Amino acid sequence: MREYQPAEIEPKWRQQWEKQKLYRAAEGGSRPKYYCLEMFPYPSGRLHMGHVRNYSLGDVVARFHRMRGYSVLHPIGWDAFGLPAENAALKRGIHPADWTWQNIGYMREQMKKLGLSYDWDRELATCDPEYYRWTQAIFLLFYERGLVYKAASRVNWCPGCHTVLANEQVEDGTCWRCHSPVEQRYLKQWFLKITEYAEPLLKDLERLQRWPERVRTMQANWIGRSEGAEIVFPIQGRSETLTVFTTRPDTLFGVTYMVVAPEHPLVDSLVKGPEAAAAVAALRQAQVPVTERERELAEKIGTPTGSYAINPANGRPIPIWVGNYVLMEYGTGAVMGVPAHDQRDFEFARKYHLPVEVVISPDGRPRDGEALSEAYVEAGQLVNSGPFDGLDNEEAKQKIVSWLEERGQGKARVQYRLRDWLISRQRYWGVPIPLVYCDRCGTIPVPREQLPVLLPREVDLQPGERSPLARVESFVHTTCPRCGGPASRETDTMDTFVDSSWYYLRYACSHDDRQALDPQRVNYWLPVDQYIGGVEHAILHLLYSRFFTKVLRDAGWLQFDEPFQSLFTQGMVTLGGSAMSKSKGNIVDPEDIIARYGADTARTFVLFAAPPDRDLEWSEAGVEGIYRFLQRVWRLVGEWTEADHSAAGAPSDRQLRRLLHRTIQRVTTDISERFNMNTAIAAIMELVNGLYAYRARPLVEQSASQIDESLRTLTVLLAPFAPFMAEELWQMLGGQGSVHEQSWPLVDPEALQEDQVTVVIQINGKVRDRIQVAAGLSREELQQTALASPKVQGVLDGRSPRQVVVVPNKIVNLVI
RNA sequence: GCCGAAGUGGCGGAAUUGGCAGACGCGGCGCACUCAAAAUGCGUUGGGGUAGCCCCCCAUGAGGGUUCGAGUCCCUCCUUCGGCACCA
Repeated sequence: MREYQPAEIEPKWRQQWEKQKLYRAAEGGSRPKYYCLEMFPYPSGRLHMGHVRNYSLGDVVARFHRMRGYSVLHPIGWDAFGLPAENAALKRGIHPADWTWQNIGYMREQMKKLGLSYDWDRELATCDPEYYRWTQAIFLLFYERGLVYKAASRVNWCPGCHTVLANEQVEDGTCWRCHSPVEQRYLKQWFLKITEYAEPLLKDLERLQRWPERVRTMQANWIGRSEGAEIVFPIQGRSETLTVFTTRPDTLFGVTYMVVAPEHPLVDSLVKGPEAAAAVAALRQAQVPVTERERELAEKIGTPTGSYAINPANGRPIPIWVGNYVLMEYGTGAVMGVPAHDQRDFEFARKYHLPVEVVISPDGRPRDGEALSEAYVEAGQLVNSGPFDGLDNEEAKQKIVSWLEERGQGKARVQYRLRDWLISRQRYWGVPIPLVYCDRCGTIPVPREQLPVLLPREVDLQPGERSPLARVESFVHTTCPRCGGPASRETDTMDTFVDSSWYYLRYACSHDDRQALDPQRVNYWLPVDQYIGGVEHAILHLLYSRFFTKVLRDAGWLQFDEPFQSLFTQGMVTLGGSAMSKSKGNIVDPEDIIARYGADTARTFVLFAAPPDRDLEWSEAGVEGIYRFLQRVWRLVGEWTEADHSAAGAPSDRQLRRLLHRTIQRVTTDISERFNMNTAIAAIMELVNGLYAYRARPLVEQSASQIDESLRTLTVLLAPFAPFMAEELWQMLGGQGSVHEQSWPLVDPEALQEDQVTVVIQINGKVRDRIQVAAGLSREELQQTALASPKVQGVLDGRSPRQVVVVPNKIVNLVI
């Protein structure tokens, strides 16, 4: 018999499938569509085990659905812009474009080796002008719809990457990519108004029932909706007012001071006298922290401005302070201080000897604020609150807000934690922002017919004061699209998360050169039925993509507003307990595994070793185990097809048939309902074990036709996991066409029927006996049989049970 | 601190609706094949008692509860991981 030689059969079938375009996705036809997508990779150089796991999972889903009769779209592409290309350029003197395209070439080859069933005709790369041209067009659409603006604000600056970062890209005060401590700078940058979609982005999470709870919670936390009120405080002796946002309007009568952020525009005019001015200057100097992390750890300090505001509720003057803990970016940059009912305010008040006034009490009786040891933040009744005394505090929130509204001193407001998305990057290898600055006409968008604004190839990538593109004269100098006069281009490029916010749409029409999206094809394939990727994108990519989809829907480009129906987040691949990484030196290269065991083993192992949502610890012994299993399948089929089995004329065996159909059932539900590829493979292993046991019988007791049928079904079940071997075995078994074009086997319910069942007999919940009985015995019959058991008789010792619980076909529990 | 997930043999993990805990694989042990080994096939493998194939006890992070019956449901606690964390 031929040996199992993956190195021979894998390249052979790969070529065959490519030639036949076996995995091309076709629109129309009678088959229902199914869009299976894995997050596209950054072309870093080579695939790592995380990729292998992600793409093997997706490939099983795609192949399974094809066999179940769906027309499947399963595309791949490259998230090809980004900083590593520039770093490689600096380090090795290779152009970012060349480096990127070389990597793509290598990784594409690796994917093909893995036997991933992509429709390669739809491949795309975000750094391709044919792609980013449309990224620019979508940017212009956002611009026209008023969703793009430039603003000066305090931004996150990564000194390692020499660029600004979006809020979402700061992790624990460090850069998400290089983990340098993020600094705060004050710069003018381009933003996308994602906050305008905060409400639908939050609300529609409810509809994403097939997303992991965890991811929905993370997004909801990130958006951070809070209901409250804006309250206007007059400033004593001046015409300006100070507006605060609060979630506790019910505590308005307990406000004893105000605090504004150090950067608040009114601070300078509020400061009274040289002493206060010096104190405020000192506070700003000492306490505007450089990094985000320092800012979080900083002690709460403040200093009075010398000015007073008027509490609109009771007309009392209250001091206005400047405090380092008030954020200019959230709410209005000013807060009201209610020390009796907010722990932070309480600590601040105690530190600076500010009065504490109780306005909410659990029993409705007034208390002495000075006697409190901590803030009272629970519910209660209002006290010392004029006309609102005695009200329940939740009710008082509404009443006080309406009261303020009537008097023009405030209004109800919803505040979000979510900030607008900063998309400017001071880097070269990204999509140029298609805007020009004209002295006469101002900021002008590049007309669509002039797109793409191409990245110049010749560029100096050395980090410097100005970004690389700003130093390319021929790029910067241009003419104004409106007046034709001299103008200069925007030299920032876009955050690469912009590129990846719409790529899943483009797959529907990857090479359409007339439009970004062909409405007919996009609305046919989308939304994505199953999206698979790492949980590290729970906020960033998935939130941005949802935002883009909603905007494009509002613009009439799409007929749906959520891009991903079902999301699956896979676990990490670890070695020695931690994620594989170059810096830790704990890498297993998929290339080595394929070379040694073949792609089928690599795929099947990563799917078998752990449930897909959990972390997977790499195990060389486990890989060997899978390799042995595949060889075991190979021998089973090989020995059968080569042996003379004309004597195997026994009738079909009911037990083997039941095993076969139970396996079909388990594999089917494990893939489609539970996503548990590990148990699907375990079920196939059990079938193989059963077939070996059957084959150990004398030949005359075997049924040739049943073995033949079983082996064919086994091969089909194995096809999504080990596509190369399955194809080879299918051919050995004399199957017609490709195994990957076969229909998924159906379960015969009749075959599943058991005629004998094991019923467990328990006494007081402990197993005392097991009996074999005919399936479907009635409760009474079961009870009689159980009582007749000699072991039961022994334990009962003449007593009769107080109670008998019977679950037909399963259990009899006697209670004594 | 707040929110969420997880904790099962020597190891990775099964147990789908509350009904035989440990499927499947790894590792270990044994047998067959072999001159021998490897490979392969078959058997065995939670702990303890007793002793060798029959029986008993214990066992799903800890403790309590609900139930005829709990890995699964409820409460308290411990540990690990993830998210959020001056958000007014």
